[in-house]
Amino acid sequence: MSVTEAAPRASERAYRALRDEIVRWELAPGTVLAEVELAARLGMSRTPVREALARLVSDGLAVAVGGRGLAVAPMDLDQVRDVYEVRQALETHAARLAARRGDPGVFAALADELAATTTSADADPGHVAYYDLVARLDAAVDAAAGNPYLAAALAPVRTHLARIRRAAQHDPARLAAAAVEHRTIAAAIAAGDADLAAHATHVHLHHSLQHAVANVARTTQEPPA
Amino acid sequence: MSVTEAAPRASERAYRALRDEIVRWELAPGTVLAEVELAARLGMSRTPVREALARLVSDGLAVAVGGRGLAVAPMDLDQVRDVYEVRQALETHAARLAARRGDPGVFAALADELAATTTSADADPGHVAYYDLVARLDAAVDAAAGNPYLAAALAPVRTHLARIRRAAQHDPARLAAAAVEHRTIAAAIAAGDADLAAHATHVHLHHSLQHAVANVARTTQEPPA
DNA sequence: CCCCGGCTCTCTGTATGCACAGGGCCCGTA
DNA sequence: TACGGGCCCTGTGCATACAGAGAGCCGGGG
Repeated sequence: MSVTEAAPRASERAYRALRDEIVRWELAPGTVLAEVELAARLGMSRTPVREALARLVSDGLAVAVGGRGLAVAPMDLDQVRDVYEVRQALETHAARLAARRGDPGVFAALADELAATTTSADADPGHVAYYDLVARLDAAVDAAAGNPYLAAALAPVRTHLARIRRAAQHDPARLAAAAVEHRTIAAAIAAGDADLAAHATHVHLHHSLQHAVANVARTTQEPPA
Repeated sequence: MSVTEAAPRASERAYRALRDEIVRWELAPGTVLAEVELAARLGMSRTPVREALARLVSDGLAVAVGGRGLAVAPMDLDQVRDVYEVRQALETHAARLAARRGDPGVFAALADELAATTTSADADPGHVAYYDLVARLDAAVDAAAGNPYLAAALAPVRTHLARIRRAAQHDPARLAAAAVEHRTIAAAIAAGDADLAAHATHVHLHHSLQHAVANVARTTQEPPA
């Protein structure tokens, strides 16, 4: 009955574990990814680890270093800008499609939730509830777009974004503004206004990128405090 | 000295071989991809074949069937439309970036070549010269955009497109029109007109999709003649 | 003291072996 | 004859074994 399939395959577990560790900066950019070490740490053989590493490379989360050996992909401002460019191209399009094809009720409900949610650090230190809500909006957009190729192209971009987000500081002012932007997007989709949904997404990504660039600049190697 | 690195790794050879066979319809949609059989046919062990199959799955060229076993991804009209949607989102954006960042000389030269090329079936039965020219334009756009994430997202889409193209008929009228459309795109990028480049790309993809839909409809399972 | 050459040693890439699970087929029964 | 159950067998997923290549290191020579 679980929504996400169990899929207890070792290679899948390895992929998710490594991806999450990279996103959480537990594996910092530049960290070498040695197969034997990872296999030992994850309690499996090299074979599924190799498969997981291949997926990380295709996601752009791991890069070949020196022709031999892999490392966690570095993070610099150019890379952040590039990721946001692709994200803008795909998400504005997805927002358009969702506005045309989505169920208005779903997005109206999400807009209401976004209006009611709090972004204060006191109530929710990690902002898990807020980010979960945003993730649900993303998922609803993907589902409404109904395009598996779009979702597949967006998935690695979203993973990169999650890593970038950890480097940027979650200051309350930005979070409150982002909540309003997300609410605007959800409302536009609910209203079936494709242009507005696309433009609101563009605006949101612009502000998000500005904030990320300003904050990532000083923390390209070490995780946030 | 080769432009494309040799990389004689078996897994890479397997990936390219299978991908090309799928694109050429030598492996028709629905064909089961058994590891042992492929390993024997390609003259290697199952290990690199497994790696190649994993990449094909992540590209969307192979799909799991029945929980166990893989098959060449099927092709239907909805899928073609979905691929073109993603292609439109990414390529219009890439064209914009190329117009802003690209070297005008490169694209002016490509526009001239596109103006001079012939699309007659008599001179070039497989239209290899023409498609090679288009591929060079795509590569130039990717290079000018200078965004590895964009290029990575576009690569599997372009592979799908190549397979779709085989199902559509190459009638001379469409090819001549496409050549003009491509020339317009190249000229717009050379002129640094981002809007025009994006819109010309949109128009081209619209016509290309219309043509593909009209022709793929009757050949979803068998390769073209 | 610095530089170069060879050696070793680790790490990747590939091959092979093993176990489990799912599906198909055959046989028995109603 | 049609249906159900159980067995076999193929095929995947994982583990392990093997070979080659590149990097680092140590020693010798200038």
